[in-house]
Amino acid sequence: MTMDIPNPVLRRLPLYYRRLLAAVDGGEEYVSSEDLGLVADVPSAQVRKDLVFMAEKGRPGVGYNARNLALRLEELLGLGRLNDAVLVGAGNLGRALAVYPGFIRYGLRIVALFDSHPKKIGDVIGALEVLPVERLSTFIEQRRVKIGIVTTTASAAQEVADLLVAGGVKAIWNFAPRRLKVPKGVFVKEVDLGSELAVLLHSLTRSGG
Amino acid sequence: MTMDIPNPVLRRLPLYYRRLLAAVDGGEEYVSSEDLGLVADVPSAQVRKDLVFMAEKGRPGVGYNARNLALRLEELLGLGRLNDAVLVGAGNLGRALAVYPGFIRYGLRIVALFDSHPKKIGDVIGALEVLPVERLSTFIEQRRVKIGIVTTTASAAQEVADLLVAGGVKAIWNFAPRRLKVPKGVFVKEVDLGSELAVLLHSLTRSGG
DNA sequence: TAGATTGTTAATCGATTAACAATC
DNA sequence: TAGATTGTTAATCGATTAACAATC
Repeated sequence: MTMDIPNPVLRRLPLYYRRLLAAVDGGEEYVSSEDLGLVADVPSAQVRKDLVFMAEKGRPGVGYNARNLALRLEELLGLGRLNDAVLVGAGNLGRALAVYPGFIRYGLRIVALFDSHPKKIGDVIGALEVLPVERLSTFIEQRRVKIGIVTTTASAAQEVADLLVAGGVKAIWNFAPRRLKVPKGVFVKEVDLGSELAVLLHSLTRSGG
Repeated sequence: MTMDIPNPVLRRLPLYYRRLLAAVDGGEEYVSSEDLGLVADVPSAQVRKDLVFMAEKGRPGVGYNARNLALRLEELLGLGRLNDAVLVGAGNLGRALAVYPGFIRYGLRIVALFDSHPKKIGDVIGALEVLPVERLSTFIEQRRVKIGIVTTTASAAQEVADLLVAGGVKAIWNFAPRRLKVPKGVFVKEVDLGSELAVLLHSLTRSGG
């Protein structure tokens, strides 16, 4: 039923959403595709195409109703209900993500932390205690958790992914520098800081750094 | 002189690089484009196209010399020398990135931390003390720092970016949920966790979550 | 009405994939 | 030689941009 939305579009929608919230806050009733394009660095035509996926129509000569379009986006992006996630790997990055306040706003709630290192078990991070990774599969099965966040070392990542999949997780957000192998039907979103950094550093070598 | 490399290619190169290091470690002398493709989820033809940008040629029937290709990638990605960066915003994410050991490996060294919050000034994170943001511009000017990492709140991000640009920074890695406006000649790499998350959550609503 | 902005079609751009002769 | 894998060309795919009649 839900139309299939291309990834590039999906990634722009939260940017539009933020702009719309600001508009509502600022008392602007309508926002144009031109304005929305500014926050995503795309021309207005791209914005209008992106919004074809939305039920909300714009008004020619006026723009899009900020409040209504924001509500539609909340629906589509699933920001209404909180999606539970577990995080595995209570290192520095894991701790940072565990207490990151932004996630709640985007519909993600981390409900448990796991680590394999005995020294870390029992640590309290934010409101959560670090649990032993042995309890991972049982936990996500019982709580029907569908999202796993991997912030382990590269060497532990695949093993953890297997445990997540075994427990029934359907989407994995992988911050470890290693591609994960998962069965079909499980989605993996890789965030590879090394790849991002490569783009950044290369920009320097070209512009006379 | 350096050929202009498309971003998608640039992002795959670190993945190939990691695979090559593993090969060298494991005593494999040659690696095929097929093998390299596995780590980046692309067919072998894509890998061979990507490697056109490299000086290193493969041997038909054999593959690429792992050690040599790794060296070429180090050159191209600038992993040999360390690129100095400052980080602004000593919140949770900032602290995590400040002590993240992976950066050194990819050629990035964070040489100073800044924050505007008086309570945080003087905190020691890793080996670095948090400095007042008032000293940011002078610092990067004197040290000729070309890279800035922004992990502030959305509301402070643009102001910080302006300071970075004023001090002479040429590349900004932005983790704040707001697009930055910078003059031409300054490169911004946005890492928007909200956008990433949108893709992840949408995968769930489609596959029967 | 006049001015602004939409929704949509057509044109452009760039990246990915397939195929295969050349080469080790 | 036979088998494997390269470098490269051609075909495909998908996303972006431009243009404009329709609409408020």
